[in-house]
Amino acid sequence: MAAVSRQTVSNAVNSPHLVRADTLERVRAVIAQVGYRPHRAARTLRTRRSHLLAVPLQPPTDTIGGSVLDQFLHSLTVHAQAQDNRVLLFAAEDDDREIALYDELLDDHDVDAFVLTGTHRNDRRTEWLAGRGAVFVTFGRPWGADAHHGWVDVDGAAGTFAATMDLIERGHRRLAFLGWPDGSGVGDDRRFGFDRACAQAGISITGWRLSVVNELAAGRAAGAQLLDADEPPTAIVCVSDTLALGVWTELTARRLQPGRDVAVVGFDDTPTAAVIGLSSVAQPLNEAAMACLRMLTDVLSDPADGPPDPVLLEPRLTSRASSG
Amino acid sequence: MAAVSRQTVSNAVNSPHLVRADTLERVRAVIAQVGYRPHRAARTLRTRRSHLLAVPLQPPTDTIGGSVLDQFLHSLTVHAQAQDNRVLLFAAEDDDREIALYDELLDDHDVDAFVLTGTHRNDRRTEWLAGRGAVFVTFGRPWGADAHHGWVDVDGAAGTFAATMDLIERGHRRLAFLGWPDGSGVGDDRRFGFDRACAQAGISITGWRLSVVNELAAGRAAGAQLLDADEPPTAIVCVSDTLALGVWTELTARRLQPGRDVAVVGFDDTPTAAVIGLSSVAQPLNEAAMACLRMLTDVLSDPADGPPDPVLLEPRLTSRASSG
DNA sequence: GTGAAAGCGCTAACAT
DNA sequence: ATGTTAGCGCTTTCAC
Repeated sequence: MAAVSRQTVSNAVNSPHLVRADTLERVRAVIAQVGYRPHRAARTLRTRRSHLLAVPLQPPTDTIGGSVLDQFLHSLTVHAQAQDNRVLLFAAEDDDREIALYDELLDDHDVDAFVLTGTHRNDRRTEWLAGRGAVFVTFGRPWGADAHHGWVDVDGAAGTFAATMDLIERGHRRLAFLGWPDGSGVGDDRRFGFDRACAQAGISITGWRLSVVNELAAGRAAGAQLLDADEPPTAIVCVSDTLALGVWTELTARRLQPGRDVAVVGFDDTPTAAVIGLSSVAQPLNEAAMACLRMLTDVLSDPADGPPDPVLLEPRLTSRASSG
Repeated sequence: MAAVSRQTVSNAVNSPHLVRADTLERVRAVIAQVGYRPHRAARTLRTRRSHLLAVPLQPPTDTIGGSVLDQFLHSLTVHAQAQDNRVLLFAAEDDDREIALYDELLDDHDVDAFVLTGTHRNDRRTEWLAGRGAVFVTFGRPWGADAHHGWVDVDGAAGTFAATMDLIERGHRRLAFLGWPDGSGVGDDRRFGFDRACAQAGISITGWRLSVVNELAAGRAAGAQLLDADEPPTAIVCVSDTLALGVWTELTARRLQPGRDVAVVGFDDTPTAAVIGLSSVAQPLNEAAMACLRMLTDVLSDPADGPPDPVLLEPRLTSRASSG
């Protein structure tokens, strides 16, 4: 026994500076010896802090890009754990139901903060959370509206810029971009990087910018269309691995070899890309998760400050056989 | 106000049968009106039940099969939520560290139960949990040892049996199986279904059973080896979508069309398979998640009973272009 | 069937 | 710097 009051133990754990050094040491020794660990529910009840981070799980999509959030979530879990926080999952079918869950999570579980993914235009979720005064970060920019909250995102334009520049340096001059229809935020951003690289290199891109939905078949059809043009492109930058895989499929069907005959680059660096040798732009998901956590820690420790500065991370081009 | 004691409210919520009907109705009306919801930490502190399910997150792999656990986790979250339970994530680098976390989760968070995935031979985790008397289920059989716990799994052999039979019915007689090296449990099980189907149809498989690691390049090389045989197979059943994709790659490189020239079937029905038109065996992940939850509910409500009966679910063959 | 008392394990506030 | 008191919100137990 350390022969001290319960309170001194609490102080030793939570506010070591209040305890004299030798007492602290003695208490810590006993804590280690008996393996004492404070009970979370009791602590939460008293402090209104649960050390829980709530994360909404997106419904799994049937595209190959699903693994992106998977990696982010894993990283978030690992690093939250290292700070004595845990990740609590929830799932909602639409924004309204998700908001109802926020309310419940906040009231019942005393959840400390939220990490949202998949932000979109006119996202009512962020509005609601901000209005309620909840602590949260989004992985993804607040497209459209001004940010009244902290966010972390990956600079998609920088990614496609790097990919396009790489192709130009490899000698390509007839470049195409295969993107998503206008208005998707992420898609517009990525196209912008391509445009900027071409402009900088003085390359015209008339007629070589196609927009299709994010499905392999659509990518394949678009690839066919590009290849059938009078002066077909020698390199195709794609907004996603799914579309790149579509182009890939069309190339191999025509007995053309990706990389040797026509260069293809995707985006997201999914396992599929790695597996088939498709060059792709990789998001730094570990860094993104850590930036989210750092931001939350800052806000939680100093709630008075305004929204924290956003963090925009640079993606990294992974060159594989399909770059030529 | 309902003008009743705090206790009556508690009873109305937790033990409605103790409260007279009209009182119950009155209390419920007020609860709905003021939006009262009990505070979880307080309840947990009193009852030692957190309504939390802890799930270890596997590190993301670089194979296309990662989405399988993703879907399972989503389903688990959705259905747990419907029963007023939540999913708490954690991550560990190895079994020993994972066990240390169990201990912490049990003591500090009063976690009600665990759902483990990725069971393997001599899994110390299940031993430890059983020894500690914790409630848990595994998604995955207890390979090797006898089961002293509830488990849910998918009948891999039935999946490859169905896939093989389907090919036989389509007229194939020269069938090959591309599997993993012996001893992996899951892999052995899936190979067994192929063997059984061939035996049942009186088909010899000498020389057409290859085992390689789960990588695209390995699958491709194995595919090449099979195609170069004196009498090459007309159909190849693969233990995974990754290996099937390897075979696919080799086929298209040889200007052979999967399905028309040689049939290929994978396992796990990953998004990649759907996207490229690869036939594959799909695990019923929704059912698996629900079975896990049902099992846990049973054990939690009646801890006295022995381990519950295991559940073995039938997978479903999804035929696409690659079946011919 | 309903109410009152006690206490789960912890920490904020205050007293020493 | 340490100890004491009170109370977070709930439910188990017991009295009525």
